[in-house]
Amino acid sequence: MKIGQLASEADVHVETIRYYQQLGLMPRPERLHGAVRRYGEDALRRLRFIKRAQALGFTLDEVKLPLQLSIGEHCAETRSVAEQKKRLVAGKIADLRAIEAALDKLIRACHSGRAGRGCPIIDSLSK
Amino acid sequence: MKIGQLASEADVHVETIRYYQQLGLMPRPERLHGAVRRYGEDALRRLRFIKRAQALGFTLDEVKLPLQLSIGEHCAETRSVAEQKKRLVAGKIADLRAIEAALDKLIRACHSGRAGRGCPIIDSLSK
DNA sequence: GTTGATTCCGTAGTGGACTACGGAAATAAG
DNA sequence: CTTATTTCCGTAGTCCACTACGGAATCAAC
Repeated sequence: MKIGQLASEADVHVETIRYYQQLGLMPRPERLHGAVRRYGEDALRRLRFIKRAQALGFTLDEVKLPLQLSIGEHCAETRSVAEQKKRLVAGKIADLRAIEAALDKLIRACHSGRAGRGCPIIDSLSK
Repeated sequence: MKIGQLASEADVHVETIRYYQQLGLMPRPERLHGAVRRYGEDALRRLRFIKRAQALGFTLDEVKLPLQLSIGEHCAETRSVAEQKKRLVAGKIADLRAIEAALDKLIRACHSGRAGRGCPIIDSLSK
């Protein structure tokens, strides 16, 4: 696989892979007799791992750790990070729920708004 | 009120107010006979409005609009933005729920993990 | 009137994850 | 063999909302 194919298989841009190589997240395989670099299935798995972890709210820095440690070791550490992330996600959900409720109130206020005076949305946010 | 007091009343840093002035979000009152600029209650209300709107997920650019239009007008526009934001927030909540579930699965997999083979977290993210 | 805090203002830096640019070499298609 | 696409690589720019820096003027306290 060349980098372009790897990228499209994992649904990322070529530049993203290069960027990950810079960060040490992705390997930069040797190029045999001055040719183009070739990537295998393991590179694809690695790339997908990064993307999945990222979708779960891990930063690239956080993904780095389990990738650098020999795979399979340090599972406990990884798990504790996952647990920590879960709490963080739960917190974000709570925040967003509050925001949703506030927006709802705003929108309802506006529907029942009497004309003439200020916009109830602006009013209620200024108090 | 001088800028420092304004800042502490609204619980923001002085630099933030200056930054908002640069963006045209906050006024920069005249300074009378070469003195320090003074701010009134309206400035405080405006600042609070910005902060509240921001907490509801509006970008500074989005707050700009209702502030530039004479307050009280264009309520319908503001409301439609609010409704749009609400949909966005609902979407984010759904995403986070999915993430939460995935993290849960990961953590459970790890608790019941049989040793020897790869870490179930890494395994399940690589597939 | 001197010390020390605050204000003023512009410009530059931060973080996180890219995205863009540009020129040279390698490869693929016709 | 020529043309067009890819790859390679480093460096620089983007976005958003700040945050930091630095030097001069102004103000408050003693």
